[in-house]
Amino acid sequence: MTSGSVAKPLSKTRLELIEAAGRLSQLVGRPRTIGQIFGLLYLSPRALTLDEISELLEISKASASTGTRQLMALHAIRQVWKPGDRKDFLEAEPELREIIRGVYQLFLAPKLTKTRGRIDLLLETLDGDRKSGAIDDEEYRFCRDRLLQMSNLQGKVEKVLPLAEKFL
Amino acid sequence: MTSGSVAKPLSKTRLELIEAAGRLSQLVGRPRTIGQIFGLLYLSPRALTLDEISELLEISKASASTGTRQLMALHAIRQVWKPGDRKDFLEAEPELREIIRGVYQLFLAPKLTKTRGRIDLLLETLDGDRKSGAIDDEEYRFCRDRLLQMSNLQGKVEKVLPLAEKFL
DNA sequence: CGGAACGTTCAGTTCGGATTGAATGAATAC
DNA sequence: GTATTCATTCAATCCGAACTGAACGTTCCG
Repeated sequence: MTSGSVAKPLSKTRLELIEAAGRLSQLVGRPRTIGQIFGLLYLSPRALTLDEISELLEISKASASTGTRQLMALHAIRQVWKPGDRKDFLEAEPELREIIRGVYQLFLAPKLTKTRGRIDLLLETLDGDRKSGAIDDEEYRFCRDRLLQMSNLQGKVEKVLPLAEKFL
Repeated sequence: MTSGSVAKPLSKTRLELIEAAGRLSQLVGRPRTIGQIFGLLYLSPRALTLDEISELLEISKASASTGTRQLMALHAIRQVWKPGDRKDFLEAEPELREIIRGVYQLFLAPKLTKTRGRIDLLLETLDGDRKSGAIDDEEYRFCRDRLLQMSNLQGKVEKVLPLAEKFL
């Protein structure tokens, strides 16, 4: 005899947080489901299985799978092994600070160093543009100035962000 | 005798920055055009008209219009009036710091205070859930703890962000 | 051996938001 | 007044990413 099990419905509080987390998620350009899954788990007293997530959120198991894997990549949720059970149980990382740290280290920081390299490359491209006569001297100086401004800001951001994280 | 004018093609440098800015824009969940327009203007020695933007970026004038208005709402670009010309001329805000300030004040800060209110509301909803018997005491305490954690982090973020901005 | 219970992957569909062309409005020139 | 030249708005279209169902691989159990 198998499932068909309709799990206990979610409390109003959890439903509202799920909705808010979903909106926040797509506000920053991520799929809504990601936020919903995290919201669900963050207010869940016990770790949940893929099937439970899929059922409670009314999304396909495929979505639940991809969503949870993305969240795990950010260390926002983790797997919990219950002895004698083959299912994966998932729970939210309780320390929100850790999640922020993870997002920074795994996502932001690499992006920032890449950006630095890209700006330097643009400065070289600019020299090429001048030598090839694609731009006159006035435009050269103007662009160079702006690119240096970008470089300057980029460096400061790279220094301030890890510092700011400390203060959370 | 009207346009059909094909403007001077963009230098490689500007093309690359436009592309990068576009990607950055949609990375944070905004339309690519927004970033492209700003990238174009930021490396433009002179202010450009809507038609020029539309032509150089190969997008419709409608897109250029909505895009520039969004950027103006963030104070990332501004209008420049040339006497004797009815067209709007647009130029990028040169101070990148100002743009960050604008994004924070006009966009992030309101969102943060709203979030604070929303968390407080969730705490009330949680009390309601308990009184209505929707959740047992264990779940109540668990959820309450997590919501307080959120509230705590939210407060710190609200304090750290303006501080971090100072250091740029 | 099956076979059941998992999680994952992949091709197809769906859906939301960006983009567009055409209509509209506003301002100027004649 | 009418005609032009702008920017904006709106409905319709388009596009890409999120989501889905089905097929798959794997592991465990009998």
